[in-house]
Amino acid sequence: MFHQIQSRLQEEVSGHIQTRYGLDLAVVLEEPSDAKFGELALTVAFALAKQLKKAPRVIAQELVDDLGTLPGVVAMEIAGAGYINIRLDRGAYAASLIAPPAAATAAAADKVIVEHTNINPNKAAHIGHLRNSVLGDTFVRMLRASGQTVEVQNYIDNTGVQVSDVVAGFHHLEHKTAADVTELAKGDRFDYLCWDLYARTSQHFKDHPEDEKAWQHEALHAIETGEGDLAELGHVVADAIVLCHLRTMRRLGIIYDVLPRESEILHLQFWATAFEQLKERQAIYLETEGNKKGCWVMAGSYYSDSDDDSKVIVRSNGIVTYVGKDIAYQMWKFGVLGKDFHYRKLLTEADGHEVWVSTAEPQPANNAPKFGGGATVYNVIDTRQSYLQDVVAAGLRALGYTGQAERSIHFNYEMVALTPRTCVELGIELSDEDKSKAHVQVSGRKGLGVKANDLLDKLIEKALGEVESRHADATVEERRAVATQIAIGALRYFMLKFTRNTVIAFDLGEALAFTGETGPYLQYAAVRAKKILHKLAEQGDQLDCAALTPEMLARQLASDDFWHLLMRISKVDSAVAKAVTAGEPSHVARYAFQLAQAFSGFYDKYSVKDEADAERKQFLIWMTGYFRQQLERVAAVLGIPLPQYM
RNA sequence: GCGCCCGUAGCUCAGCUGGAUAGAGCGUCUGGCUACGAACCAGAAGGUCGGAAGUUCGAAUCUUUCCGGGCGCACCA
Repeated sequence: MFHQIQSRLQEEVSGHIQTRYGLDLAVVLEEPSDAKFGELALTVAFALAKQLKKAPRVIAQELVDDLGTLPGVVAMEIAGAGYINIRLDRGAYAASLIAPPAAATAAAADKVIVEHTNINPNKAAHIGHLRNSVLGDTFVRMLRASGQTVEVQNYIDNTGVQVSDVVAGFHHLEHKTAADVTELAKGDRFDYLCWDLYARTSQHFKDHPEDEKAWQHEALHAIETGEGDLAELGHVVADAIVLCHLRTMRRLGIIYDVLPRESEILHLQFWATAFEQLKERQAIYLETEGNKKGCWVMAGSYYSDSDDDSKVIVRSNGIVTYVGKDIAYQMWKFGVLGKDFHYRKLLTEADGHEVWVSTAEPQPANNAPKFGGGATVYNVIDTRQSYLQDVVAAGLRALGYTGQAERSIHFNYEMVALTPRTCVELGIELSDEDKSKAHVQVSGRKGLGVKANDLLDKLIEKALGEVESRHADATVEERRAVATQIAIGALRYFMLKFTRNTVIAFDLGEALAFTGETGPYLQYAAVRAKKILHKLAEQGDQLDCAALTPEMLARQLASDDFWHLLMRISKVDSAVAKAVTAGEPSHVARYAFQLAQAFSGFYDKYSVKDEADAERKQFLIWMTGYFRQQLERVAAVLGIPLPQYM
């Protein structure tokens, strides 16, 4: 509602300036730093002053006089050097919240594709992966809450070196066959087993460098041709680990629509098709001299300022690089490749949501949805891969798909590192150099890191202790369910509270916190609001909707305290919209915390149940219900579940 | 060497396209539970926004430069 008023006023003022002064200015209606200045403020007088060569205050006065009375606005005041502060009609505003005009928000026709998670299927997920998935999933929720149609993709690199290293490890170090590993994969901690094996294999390569190339070549070749026991081993490992990852993410409420796999990109010759287009449009050329002789390369001018750099797309041995495959995949996402995968239903989530996976062979009619063909594509990938993402976008541009290149958005974020203190707590040995650093990088090769499942288990265990101390009477299952919700809330909020370009120095103590700016703080506020409503219902106090007249609301909202609270509560849509524009999920998290803070203050200051004044009591009941409703909405956008009690 | 990011309170971080006295959380110190359950609330202390110069009505925010940190710059993914 606030959002609508803001944009409506923005248009009116902007239109007025257009007709009155003939100037096309970007009018900004900002929210004043201090609530005493009103609800909205205009600073255009400053910008106009420059162009019209008049004092800002004089222009502000002109604007106020000309604009006259605007609907929903009770006052426009000139303040400071030339600010125009706008005060809204409190009663009318509140009334509009109760009966919002039916805004027909037709779902957007254009599809937005968000690709996230993308974990190499060779070991357990760690906290770095968690940041990717939580950011991606929350952004998806934000887009959907804003009425966008979104498709969630989780790309599976099931044919890469990372998988082949684990295959080599099983084969050479463990002497296991595909059949043996199939048995092992039935265990519920197969991803942990592979985590250790991957670290051991990496260590073996360090100690015996001569084995590295040979083993990798052998395994990669087998996987690529799809023949023999090693190829089978690769399938078993990747498929089983993908299911482990899906299970891990499901614990956090993260699910996907489709899993496009690299094996299908290879077998369906996506690359060959893309290669033809790239050659035909001369986006790449065959290098005839220098150290890249025999390679198909893309000129550096496509993706950077310098011309002397070029990027190898096809190696001199004829094998395409990762970037090449990614260009083909990106083309498919936009529907400009001219090819599609076949699909098979992988599984159905508890809520009935179907998850599909790509296949090379045509499937019998299975009603697979139409995937790909997005209008905008967000790739959630950490910032270290910016260079490669630039090359992918450059590939589209070189092919003439300039619009698609512009709508290829690298949703980048900084890495998650560990504080030295946390490494010590986890028993990870550090070099003297690492000990002096602010943070230490997670390394899958070294087996260094915090596994996602371990962290969540630790959080549940800790939450369980808190729940048990407060609700000894509840059943074990119930306490566990509540503790799990608290743990999820804590974890998701922790991953979201930082802006994307902040390196998270992961500290176990901070991540385990349930007080202060945390998910549980938000959950607690929502639980308390619900509790009030329960108590009222018990003693027969109901909200009388007929009592909530604009006049009654205006009387109650004459209190600045109530009015400021109401402003805060009513800005969920505004906060989400702004966060989508900024591409910053942390903004939603911050708003949610502020909303919870507002409620905690309200809770402490006013006693709804014992309010003596009948009208005020009705008003407080309404405020409490509205608080709860908005807390629920914003928690859902953040993917934070709300427990029954805490 | 080139490119990108960061440097704000003791610690961890916000600060929207430059806007009105720079904000949170944690930690520290004072208070507040015969309760709509304190996983909470009220209050206090704590900052030359890395340094310098510039742009302008106005700079934590933009420009330049220096200092200090991180990450990229493969015929790996």
